[in-house]
Amino acid sequence: MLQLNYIRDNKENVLKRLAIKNFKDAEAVIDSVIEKDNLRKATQKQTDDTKAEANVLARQIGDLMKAGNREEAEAMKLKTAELKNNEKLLDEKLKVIEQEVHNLLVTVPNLPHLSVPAGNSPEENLVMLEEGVKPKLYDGAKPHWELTSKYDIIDFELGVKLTGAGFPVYKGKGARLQRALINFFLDKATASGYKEVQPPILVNQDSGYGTGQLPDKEGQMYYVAEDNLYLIPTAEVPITNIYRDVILKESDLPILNCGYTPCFRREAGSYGKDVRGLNRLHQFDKVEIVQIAHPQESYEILEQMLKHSADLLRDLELPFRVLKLCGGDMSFGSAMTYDLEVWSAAQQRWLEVSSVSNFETFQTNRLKCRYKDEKGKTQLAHSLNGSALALPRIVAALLENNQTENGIKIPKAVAAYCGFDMIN
RNA sequence: GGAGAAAUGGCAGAGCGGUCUAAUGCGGCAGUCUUGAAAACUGUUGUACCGUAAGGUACCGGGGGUUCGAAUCCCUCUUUCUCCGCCA
Repeated sequence: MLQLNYIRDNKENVLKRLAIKNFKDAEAVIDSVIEKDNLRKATQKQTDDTKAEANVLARQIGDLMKAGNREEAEAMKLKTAELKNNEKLLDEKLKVIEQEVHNLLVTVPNLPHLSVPAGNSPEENLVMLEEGVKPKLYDGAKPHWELTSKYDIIDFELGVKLTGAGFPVYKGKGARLQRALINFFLDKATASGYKEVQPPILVNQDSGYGTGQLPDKEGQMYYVAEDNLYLIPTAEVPITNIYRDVILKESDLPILNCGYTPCFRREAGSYGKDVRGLNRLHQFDKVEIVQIAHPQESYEILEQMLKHSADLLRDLELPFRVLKLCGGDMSFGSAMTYDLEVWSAAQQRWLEVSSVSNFETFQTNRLKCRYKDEKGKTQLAHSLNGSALALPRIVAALLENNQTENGIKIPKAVAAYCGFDMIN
């Protein structure tokens, strides 16, 4: 959620940046936000004045009662009736207007950084870097969904029996590989200075709102109606919400957290080749890195986080590329996003395995995550997060790229964690 | 799941219908003293909104109610503690 005062003071700039994101009717929406807020201010003034008047009268009545002047006090009580009624009406009116302002404000996406390319579709993303050698596979090389059943390491059909499509069962070396990757990713994050946390994987409504999954992406989360809880779509939600309603010391920044969680996404929709096998799941594992940063440092930190995730791919010896997303392809709340994609040799396509974003104050404004600056003023911090990394597509690429006629080779960095260097 | 008790500022803790603009202590910050520090003393110390300012409004777990007036009374939800039951 954008800061209202910022919109008021920087309207031109806001419109310019919203244009990068292809936000429709930007000017009309911004104008109506400001207009509504003007109404809010006027109404609040009226409400406050009415309350102030009533407070004065109440105090006078109190004094009269104490002085034993009952009759005069009773006479004065009559005068307050109308005020009270007004107060109630104004309170209700104010509440409605505040809600309206809020409802408008949450429809406005974050402002992209000025360096973000304009554009609408994935084709307009900028390729910042491409690294590694795309492997040449032998004749008869298979896509990962065939390899997994050939070596009996991931069972999609069994998952369908237990739960449904998109909930695979990892078996034997497949299960061991998951555990190894999680440990590897967590150890690397810890080595980079991130403090590991193990958060709940169900969150309440407040947390959903805090990071912006609610209200707009409600349908993408699994929901437990009985207890009004949501299964997390990413560890970003519980980890970032740790800092909801928190005022930090400036010297605490930046805060680095990492955590492994399963992630749950409903993402009803497309079927077919693009979502086969591990390409898109309802439940998957991911290690997430999150930082709460000083506004002056957040873009430097974004680069560091990108490098952290890229280094993981280097360790895994996977060919990858880095995209800087164009305005139209970025998520609602992001000011700048880098995507990391690995090359899937059998599918002959790039698979997104990480998304690293700076949200600036868009999340922290809703979270009320602030710090005190050297003057003692409270300021909104910046929040950033990134996948480091999401497992399924990494596994897909590892299986496909490293397949040989004798089995699948496991890269050295992971073999140390697996206890084996070959799946056969 | 059952019975009882409780929820107040960074922390501890008083207040139980009318200067609560919330006592007091600890902690934090600034100053005095000191070569420096400690101790002692003095001052200061929540958040948000409205207002150029003076000032005003709201917030004592959340929501609602009673009253001219609520931290204080009532209802409700949540959480915590004690006891019982169940349990990895």
